[in-house]
Amino acid sequence: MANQIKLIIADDHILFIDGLKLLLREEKDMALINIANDGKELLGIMHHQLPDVVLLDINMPKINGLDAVRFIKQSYPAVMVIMLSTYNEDHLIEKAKQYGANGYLLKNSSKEELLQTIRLVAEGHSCFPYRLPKIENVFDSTDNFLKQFNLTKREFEIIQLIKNGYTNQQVAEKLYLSIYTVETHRKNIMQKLGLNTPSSLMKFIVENNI
Amino acid sequence: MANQIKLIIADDHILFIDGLKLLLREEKDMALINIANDGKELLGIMHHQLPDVVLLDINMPKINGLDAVRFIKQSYPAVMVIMLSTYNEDHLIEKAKQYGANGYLLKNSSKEELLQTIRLVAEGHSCFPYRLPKIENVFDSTDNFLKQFNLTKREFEIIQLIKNGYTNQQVAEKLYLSIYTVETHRKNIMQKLGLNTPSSLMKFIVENNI
DNA sequence: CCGGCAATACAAAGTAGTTGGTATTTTAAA
DNA sequence: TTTAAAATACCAACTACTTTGTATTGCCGG
Repeated sequence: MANQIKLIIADDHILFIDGLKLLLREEKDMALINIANDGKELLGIMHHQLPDVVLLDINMPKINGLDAVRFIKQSYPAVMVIMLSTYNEDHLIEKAKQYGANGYLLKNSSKEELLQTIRLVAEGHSCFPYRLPKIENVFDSTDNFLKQFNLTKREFEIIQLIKNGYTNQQVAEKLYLSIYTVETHRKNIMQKLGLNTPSSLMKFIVENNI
Repeated sequence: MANQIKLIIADDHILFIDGLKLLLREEKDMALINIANDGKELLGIMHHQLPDVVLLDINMPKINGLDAVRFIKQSYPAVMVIMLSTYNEDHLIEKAKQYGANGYLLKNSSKEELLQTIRLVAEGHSCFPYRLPKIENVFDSTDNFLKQFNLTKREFEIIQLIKNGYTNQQVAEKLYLSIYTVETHRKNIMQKLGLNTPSSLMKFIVENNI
């Protein structure tokens, strides 16, 4: 077929790819032309073989999905990119958009959603999970998280800064607080999360995609 | 067919399940009899429908895979359970074994490995990722990582312990080293990775799935 | 209108890790 | 076999964070 949608998948889960392969084989308007197991491999392939659409796992070894999409969009702006992710999180979706992705698909979407997203994006549309107007819902997506651990907004705010590598002193300056206040907040955070070292806090933050 | 292997899959990634569905449809000796999107759902299903083998994602909402396998093995010891996981980590594999799982399969295994594991386990065998006597091959899978940052084996070993929350003192005890030595190693690690705080190291470790 | 939570602030003693050195021994590669 | 890298060890000054306290203010819901 002349106008098949040429696809490349980049994902480090071979089983997942095996599944997608079969799934796509049934679609006559799509052709899976190559497969990469990490970001580096993907860029290598794209060096000599360009698809219409890339399905790009966010979480990959070597070069992660976000870095990859940024590079791809710089080098091959015509190639459409759909991010695949386990996480339905604003900041990831935002980053994906910012780096030029054309779509964002949760791994627990259905086959139909996947196919529709591919077709839409191949036609030049964007396709992202729908999110309410933004400003006041910064905490919406994390509401569960907050409730789960009884963290307050302020505490959560401070966690964000810690995640970005701010020291207590820097957090204090950023938020116009005394460093003592930050220490108190941090103390309460650690207690609520049942943690005991700065590193374990960071581990918790990263592992839970806070 | 009389002696088909009856399967239930529990995984919160619908896409992944969709793939597995197709993949299993081609195997005449297997029958996928039901699907669950989380551990709770799985237990609900098993209340009235027992499979021969359960494919059980470790990482699921509501009731996670490890808790689920423990419960299943208590209530239905005859049902064989294969854990599915992204992570090739000793402690997870150990826990899976401990809770009674009959197999452990990485999500980046191939279709063939999956099918073989299912068949082996259905026949009553166990099937876990093969690990050499431990000490000398811990580094095989991470060779690339080591090279990328010029980390030595010892440094990498120490990173592993740091990841598990060991303090310098504890690392020293575990490896029969002076704490000074550990500090030196750590110093070198930080330098090689271009990091400057314990937290940033932990972030790096977790984000890169070290 | 009051009781509790959130947010703020302070302080001293203690622990963990960093920094910037130096230095010896073991091991692997050329 | 010699040479470089790796692994080991030490030290002192320093920074960051924790711990265990106390305490004040403002706000919101019952």
